[in-house]
Amino acid sequence: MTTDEPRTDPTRRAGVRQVAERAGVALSSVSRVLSGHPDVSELMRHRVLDAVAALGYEPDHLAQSLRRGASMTVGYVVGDISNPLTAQIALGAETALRRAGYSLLLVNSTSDPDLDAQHIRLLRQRRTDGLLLAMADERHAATIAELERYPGPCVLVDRVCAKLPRASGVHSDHRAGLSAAVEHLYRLGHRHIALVNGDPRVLPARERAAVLRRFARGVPDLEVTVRPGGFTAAHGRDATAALLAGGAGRPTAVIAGGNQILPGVLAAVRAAGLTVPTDLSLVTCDQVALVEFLRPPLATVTRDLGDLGEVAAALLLERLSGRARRRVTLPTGFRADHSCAPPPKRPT
Amino acid sequence: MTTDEPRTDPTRRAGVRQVAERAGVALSSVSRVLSGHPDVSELMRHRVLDAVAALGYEPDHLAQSLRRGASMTVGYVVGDISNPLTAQIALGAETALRRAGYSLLLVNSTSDPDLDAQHIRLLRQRRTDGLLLAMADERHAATIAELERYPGPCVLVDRVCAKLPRASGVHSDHRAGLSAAVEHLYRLGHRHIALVNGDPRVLPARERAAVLRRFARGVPDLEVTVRPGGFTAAHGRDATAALLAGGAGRPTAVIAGGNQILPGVLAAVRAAGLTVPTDLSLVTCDQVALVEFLRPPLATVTRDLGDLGEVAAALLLERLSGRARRRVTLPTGFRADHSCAPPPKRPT
DNA sequence: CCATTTACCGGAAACGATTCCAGTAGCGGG
DNA sequence: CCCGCTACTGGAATCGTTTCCGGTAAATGG
Repeated sequence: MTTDEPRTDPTRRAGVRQVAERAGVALSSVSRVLSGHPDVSELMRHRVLDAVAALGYEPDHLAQSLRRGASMTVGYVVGDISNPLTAQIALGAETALRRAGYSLLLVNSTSDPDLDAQHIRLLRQRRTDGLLLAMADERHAATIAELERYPGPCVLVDRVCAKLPRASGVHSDHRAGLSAAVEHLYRLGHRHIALVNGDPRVLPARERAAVLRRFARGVPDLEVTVRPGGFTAAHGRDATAALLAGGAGRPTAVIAGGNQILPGVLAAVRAAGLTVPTDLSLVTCDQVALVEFLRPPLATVTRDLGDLGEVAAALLLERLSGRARRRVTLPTGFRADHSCAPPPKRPT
Repeated sequence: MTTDEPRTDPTRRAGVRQVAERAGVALSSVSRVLSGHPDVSELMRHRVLDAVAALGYEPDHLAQSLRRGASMTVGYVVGDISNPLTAQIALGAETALRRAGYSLLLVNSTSDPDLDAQHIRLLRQRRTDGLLLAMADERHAATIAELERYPGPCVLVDRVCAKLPRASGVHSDHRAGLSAAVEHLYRLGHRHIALVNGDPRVLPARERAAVLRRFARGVPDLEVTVRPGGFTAAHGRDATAALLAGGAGRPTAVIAGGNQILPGVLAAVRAAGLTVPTDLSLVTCDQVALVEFLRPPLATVTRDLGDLGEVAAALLLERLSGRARRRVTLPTGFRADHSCAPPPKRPT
């Protein structure tokens, strides 16, 4: 027979209070048992645990967070989660963080720097313990300001920002892979290579542009064209169309500077009625589903995005456990394929 | 030097307490001003707002959640966020939810039903106000049990579960699009159509299989084969290889039952040395990047995944604002393309 | 001029946990 | 016999808010 408890609302879930009452001990003892404090007798442990089981007690994570001053939550600010690249990074990060007991609060900025800043502020108010960040503009003043006010550690993923010396960071070695690609094209005989690039406000685009420019300086007979713009199919299409309309001066090889840009490039190439690689060589950045089934299969600058996410999570966890900030660079590679061939003979 | 003044630690961020102190008013008044309570004089409003501005006060979302009993957070349990389909849904949902003031807690189950259940429990402890759920197995007992214990509203996305009458749901009308595809193939002359299907523990796979079986029953001279398995490229490859090895009895058209399966199907077709559509017609489910640039471009069962996410969010918001649960079905379409052609003549 | 409303404000009790601080009891040692 | 030590336990403060409740003063009405 259960003792009739005076005002124990059974619809409401049990708290430490109810557990204590039922076990006939103090609240503090319940808490001690549950948190594994050494000062508990075997008898106490059993009484409490029994009551916990009987009531189906579950701790309230919110109250714990408030009291302990740690929410066991990290924010992930991302430009566009629907981008498979971003999503792969997110997977790696979420898995690693969850393993360490953290949950991931995801916010999407639609690549709008102002939204980035707003989101950082939101995540501060939500008391996230740390931040993973792939901002849309590494130099955006409001974003940097909010980041400086953010009290917890922060990891930039595939981004760098000199004004944030406090932040850890992980990024791919974009130069290595793309350099290999350009070299490959040069060896095949290409003397005019174009890069349909993304937005230079972020690291990957700047690094890729830098590679082309460095080659242009170092190799006198190589002409390069860089077309910066947004990481969008529309930009890919328009920029490529413009390049291909260049008549005799047009490039013989085009590099798509990102998976979002690639479909646009392909569309423009198709619209121009050119065949790859006979009329034009093609390279893309970042392995994405189906790239290897295009005809011809596309040469690709590759990297492991799951790694990127995992390392980002690891760096954040390091800082959360008091260790120092770090910067990590991950390798990239280049997979040559049938989309690259010697350039067509120029009509002299 | 012991001052019994209330210790005002300047390193610590200001709370309502500090604001009240500085403005020379009571805590309750600060709260009233900030929450727009009618009982505030103009003078009070200004004094408080000035103090807020001076101290840079920001409310603590955690404490608010605890006190108000609403965390303004919803959980999203997902099999694999790195799947672009899932990611697109997530984008739609996050955008709609954020507009309504909610944040999204993302958890990944790697399509493991047990993890699904664990995650639901975690999200309950974290006091999320509601749940978006695309479970790995609609009939998994532990998952259903946890879901029944979950106190808030819940929306199944692209899933159904008869045992959960409380849940809202949104799913695509998978039958419509796939029926159109099968009809198209039949009209072209195909009499043996195979579906390399996903895991029948979830709605989309079951619906797709149902379409094939219904046709088989209704159209006597049509043979169908369904190969269920995981939503993986490996299954796509193996199942397709087995089908194509079937000699004279092999299907003349293959449908890839999901974007994850497609690369495997393509690999097997390529390995078998067959050309599409001369030797084999191909259809895939779900528009995904680059599908239209395959050679030949793939006929596709289409749907709008952003919509799916947005509607899921809308259904959840409805329930959160006290309205009744609802089930919504979204349309699918079929885009015929060059990957479908009449079957090769059979050697008689 | 008194009664009643109106408009506003402050105090204190929640929300559900953790943790510090005393206090009690048992026990061995000097 | 008393002291100090160990092993444990209960009470109360605290985290940062919201909200109920009672109270005061001015304004209104008759």
